[in-house]
Amino acid sequence: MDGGEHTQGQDRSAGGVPGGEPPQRPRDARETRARILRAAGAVFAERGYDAATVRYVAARAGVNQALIFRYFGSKKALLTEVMAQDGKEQVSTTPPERLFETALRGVLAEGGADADRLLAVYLRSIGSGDAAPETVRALGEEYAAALAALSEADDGTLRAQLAMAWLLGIGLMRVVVRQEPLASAAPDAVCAHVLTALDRLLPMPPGEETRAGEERPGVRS
Amino acid sequence: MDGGEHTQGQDRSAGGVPGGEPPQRPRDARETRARILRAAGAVFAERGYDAATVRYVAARAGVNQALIFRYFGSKKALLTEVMAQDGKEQVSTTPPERLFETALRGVLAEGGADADRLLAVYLRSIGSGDAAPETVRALGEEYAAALAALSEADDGTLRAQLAMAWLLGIGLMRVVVRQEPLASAAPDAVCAHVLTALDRLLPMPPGEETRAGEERPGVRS
DNA sequence: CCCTTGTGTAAGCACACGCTTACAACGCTA
DNA sequence: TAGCGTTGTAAGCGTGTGCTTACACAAGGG
Repeated sequence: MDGGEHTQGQDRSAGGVPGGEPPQRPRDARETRARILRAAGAVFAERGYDAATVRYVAARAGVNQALIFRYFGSKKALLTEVMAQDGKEQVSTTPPERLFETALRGVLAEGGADADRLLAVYLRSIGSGDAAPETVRALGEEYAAALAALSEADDGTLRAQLAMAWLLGIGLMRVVVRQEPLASAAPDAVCAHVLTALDRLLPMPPGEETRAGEERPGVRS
Repeated sequence: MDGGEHTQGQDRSAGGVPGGEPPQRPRDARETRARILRAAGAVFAERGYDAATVRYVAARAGVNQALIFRYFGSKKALLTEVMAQDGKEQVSTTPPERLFETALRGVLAEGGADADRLLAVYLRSIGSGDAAPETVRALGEEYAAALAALSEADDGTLRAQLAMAWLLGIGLMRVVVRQEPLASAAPDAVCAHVLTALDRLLPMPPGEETRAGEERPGVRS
């Protein structure tokens, strides 16, 4: 986009592509599809929708670029499929009263090739004026709805979305803006502050939530 | 970006470009520069750094594209200049204890061709992996530093950045994700919730801050 | 053996992007 | 009026992008 330097990057076994899995079983359509999906998930999470190029996803998957269009039709459809794949899993598995903290910890844990990958896709794709918001908004609604159910207030959804917004902002600050000291602050410290402030917004049934300053060892991924 | 439909858009008096000011005084370098700067500010605020094209800024300013490069050198430099122009003004003019609420209200007020334009640039440019974060981070640091001065806690900067993060997230949710009901919630309602939650994070000298539910009529821009 | 069908590949199309270049029009001073 | 620097313009360069096309193999059945 800048008309500058760029490594060309051939499709298969290209130079400079990290994590390109070697093509094992030849001519296995299901495996190929799955590999593309895996690679796409990782790349979308790392770069966001706009900056993730189809060519790079293909290279990362060790697959020809055209296959992506054969199997998924378009880049946008790929995104949709990625989000549908591991989508909603965390939301529906973790109990609502732990949802927020779990998501917060997911955002705070870095590296994150894990379950928080979905959230990373969300974070990084938000700026994309093109397709991402539309496709990606559903996830946000899922989270907010689950969170809203916790509060008896009639503006529960608003409160939940405000909490989500904070999550979002913190993730953005850490992951893409990398502003210090937030970027390298200890997850527990951040978590404590946020939870303290938030239990005025999302009052939880007493005893259910984690106390603010309390340590929760080994929750990361 | 999508390889699809697009209106061509000639440089001068092009069709379909909103707000293109007519070229009045011919051959006035200062005016031309100023017009480019104005247009660039608006376009960056509306679309973010990546999505804002030099061609569009030129059309919007009613100016030939090449002039942008003559006067500013590069798109990135244009961004820098835009942020330097009306930059830091709000931060340095408004007193620290009102900074957060003012910024919040700026984010909550929509349309925003006003002073909150700077913040809009920040919001929309964050996803850009290219130049924006680097150039744009300075603004965030400015805000955070001013906010941090309010708190006596040793992690005042962390707290301030968390507050900033919330601002960011709320703006993103409203402006780009447009998630309901947050997107069309009343500024006062949002403000009340946020301020209530936040005075656990950023304890202000008593009497200085605005009480949470209190109405503050006519603060918008 | 060919022919079909499913899978993978190389090359390219159309176009938008940031940026550059060659040149025309203006306004000033000599 | 000629010369000259300043301001504006049209055209295009190189590259990256999403997506398409024409083709090469492998397998399996007639």
